[in-house]
Amino acid sequence: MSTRIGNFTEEMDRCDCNVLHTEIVERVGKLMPTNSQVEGLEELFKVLGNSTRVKILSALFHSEMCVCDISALLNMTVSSVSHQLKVLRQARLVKSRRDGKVVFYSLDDSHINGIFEQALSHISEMK
Amino acid sequence: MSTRIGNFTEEMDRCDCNVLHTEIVERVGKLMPTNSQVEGLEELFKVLGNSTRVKILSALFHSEMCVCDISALLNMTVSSVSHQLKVLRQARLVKSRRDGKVVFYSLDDSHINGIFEQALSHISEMK
DNA sequence: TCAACAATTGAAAGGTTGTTCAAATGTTCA
DNA sequence: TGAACATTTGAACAACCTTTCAATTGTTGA
Repeated sequence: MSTRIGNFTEEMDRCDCNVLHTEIVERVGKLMPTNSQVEGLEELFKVLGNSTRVKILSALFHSEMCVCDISALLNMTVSSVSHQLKVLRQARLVKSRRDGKVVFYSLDDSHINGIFEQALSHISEMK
Repeated sequence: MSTRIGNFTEEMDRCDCNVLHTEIVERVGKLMPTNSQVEGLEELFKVLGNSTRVKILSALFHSEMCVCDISALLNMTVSSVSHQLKVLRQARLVKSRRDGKVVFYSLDDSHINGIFEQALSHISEMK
């Protein structure tokens, strides 16, 4: 649906070079994920791209834990862990339940385990 | 192998609360990924956590492309795309070959596709 | 009701990241 | 060899992220 100007579609107008392979660009352009999918992937991977959050998720693979447990395990302050748990909660990767004064966290997603497994395969192949 | 001080192991010493569930913390502690694994996961997900790089990888799923093609497709400057390709190359997610003046990029990893699929499953379930 | 404590929150500081701009590199072809 | 052009690179700036610190909230039990 894009208007053409010579060999260029309007989506190519900020490119500061000659388009070398117009047919490839047009074909691939039709196969690209939607903006919403790209944003979703970016957001999810941003959340996973932090060692504190990786460790928290790795811990919760094995057991529900309270904030205090997690901070003891990771040797970090409760405040810092709580900030990161908020990020994980907002990304719907973990969920919480309160029991008295204590808040327990657990995994809220079945895909993260698989994602971690494939990521670890990639990493071990790079060695 | 950690020394005990009351209910606390030396790894728990920066925690600013009472450890509520020592047995859970100790059990999960033994199951945690190594530091090297955690760093690898963090680094990989950091690289994936950027919409420009997500789009570049999504494009390369379908075809080898030169820098100029990619910048046209994404409507970004060649310089910006080149900087991001360098990040992807250093993470061994893409590889390049030169043909005359033109440098072609392609995927250098078989796991990214699977990781994207599972990530998209997570995203679509959240809606 | 009030003290104790688990957890959350907001603001600030320091570090990291992504893009832009200008300059440099590498290759071709006349 | 030198002009043209695809790509890479370095520096700089703004935006964003993570931790710390101090204050606050929510809950229990005395």
